[in-house]
Amino acid sequence: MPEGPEIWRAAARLGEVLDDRVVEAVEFTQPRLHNYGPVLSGSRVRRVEARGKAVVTHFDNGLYLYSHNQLYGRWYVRKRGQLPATARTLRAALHTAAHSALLYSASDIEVLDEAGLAHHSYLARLGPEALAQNVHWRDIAARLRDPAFAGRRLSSLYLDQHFVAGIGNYLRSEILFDAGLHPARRPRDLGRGDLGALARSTLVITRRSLRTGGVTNPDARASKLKRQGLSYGAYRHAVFARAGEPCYACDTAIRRETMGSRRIYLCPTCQPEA
DNA sequence: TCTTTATGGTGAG
DNA sequence: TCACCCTAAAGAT
Repeated sequence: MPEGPEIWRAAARLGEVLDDRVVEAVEFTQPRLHNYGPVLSGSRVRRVEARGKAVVTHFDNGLYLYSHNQLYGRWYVRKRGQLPATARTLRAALHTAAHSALLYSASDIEVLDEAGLAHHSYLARLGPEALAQNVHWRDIAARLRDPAFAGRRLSSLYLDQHFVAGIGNYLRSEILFDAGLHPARRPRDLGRGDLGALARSTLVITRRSLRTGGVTNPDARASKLKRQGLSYGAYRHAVFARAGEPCYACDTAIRRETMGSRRIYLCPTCQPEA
């Protein structure tokens, strides 16, 4: 399940077994990709990279495997020849001497050359990576002040991969709650303090999710809720998917709304409209 | 068995 | 903003 943190974790796991290894066999199950199997077989993987919510695998023969999981794709890593117990549809398989990297369900798969990678419609549009080490919260603040973005609602900005790459629907809700900002607000109407808080929350929440495996609640709160016996699904987020439940900060019932054709969750007290 | 939802994305108007 | 694409799983009937 794929926002930036999930994709980065998947790419890191793939890198552990594919980086610098020869892929002895490569298979694609979609007829339009059949011919690429033999083309990639025998090449060596240079590295596996997450870009936004896509995974790009670099081969030493100048080709790249692009895959986007959308809502449903999933990578598995197994010992070579072993398959996960799943009813999903296998779409791509990369076999090294020791391991198999298996992509299920995803339909957005492409094999690209250098030029194809450089001009790819999704990749070319990505803004700065929220999870990249060299991105500072001041970079995000500058992005928020950019006239191209400053007039738009936060609800729209935080789903736009050109604004910041790697953020999706749960991070949108969690970041805006953490910053105490209503999703209908616009950067140009925010003061210096709010802008700074939002920029920091953008990186803090996204990076926390990467570190924890999807938990956006602060560590102390998450542990406390866990000790109370709540399941992973119930303790991981502050507002996302918690409609009707009490806000951890003020007890107000969390509200669920639809913005940009996606569900968004917010605390009407902690995130006032203006 | 049918319908809806989902942590995503595109293109037309 | 909306219709639509994609696949899997949950929910409704």
